[in-house]
Amino acid sequence: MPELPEVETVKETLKRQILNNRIVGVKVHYAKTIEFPSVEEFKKQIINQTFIDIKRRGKWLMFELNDYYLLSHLRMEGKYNIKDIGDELDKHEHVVFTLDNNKELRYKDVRKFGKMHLILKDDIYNRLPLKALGLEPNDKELTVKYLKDKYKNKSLPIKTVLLDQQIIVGIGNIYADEILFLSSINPLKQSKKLTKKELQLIIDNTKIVLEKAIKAGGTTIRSYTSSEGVHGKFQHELLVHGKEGKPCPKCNDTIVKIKVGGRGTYYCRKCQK
DNA sequence: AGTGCGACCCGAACGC
DNA sequence: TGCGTTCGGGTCGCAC
Repeated sequence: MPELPEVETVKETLKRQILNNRIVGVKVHYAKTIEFPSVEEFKKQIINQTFIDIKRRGKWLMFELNDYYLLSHLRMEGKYNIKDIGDELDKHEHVVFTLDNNKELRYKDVRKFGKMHLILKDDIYNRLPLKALGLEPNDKELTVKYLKDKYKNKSLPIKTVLLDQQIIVGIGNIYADEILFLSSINPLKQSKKLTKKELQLIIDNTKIVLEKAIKAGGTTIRSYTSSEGVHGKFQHELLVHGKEGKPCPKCNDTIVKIKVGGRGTYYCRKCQK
């Protein structure tokens, strides 16, 4: 699943492939991928824009163009591939950008959950979806005080709240389990009941887990690869996620799987009380 | 405001 | 073997 580390990998890969190329054509084969503006406006506005840079904010890819940012959220299975003009269209390729070098940048998404926005550069941080995002894991403002304040009215389980992109961005279901295991915190513990010590552990381990995952190129489970032929390696370093019935790496007790906020959650009952 | 849950999708995994 | 059913993943919108 593309979470922050996967998006980082895609960003770096695409930077080597499309920077300084101009968009000379665009085809939208699945209209709902384009969330804003209308498909017609989207096509009209993006034509003749050049890829100047690619950035990332949370799980959003930010393609910097001359006048706009093209925001792209891959959700679970979105990927980008470079193909030649004329290559047969894959059934799951929903948006195709034709470039001025006879190549095409194609957005492929089996689940069709991914979304794109095209927003004027001046507005980008004052508008949804970026406006609502919380702190990056490596932001200096991510402190115990910050989390204490954000969590004070939350009786939801910490596992659920770690997935809330309005507080910290980039944590998905896999990494939330890993962060809580390393912090020895029960995923069901109410967020507002966390001690300062526990909040500090969450902050430290969030940074550690995401950084390690970025270095490994993300996590490839199920069918996900960041782009054709690119596989992350972090799945080999997972300690609890997906390890139901396997021994805990710390205490050898059996890892269990439960549902928290509707999400599959793996943890060690002995280490995470 | 906080919380809970269905909807969005469809391939893979599962059950019979 | 084949076929029907369930699951999962991130986010949003809606009801309470």
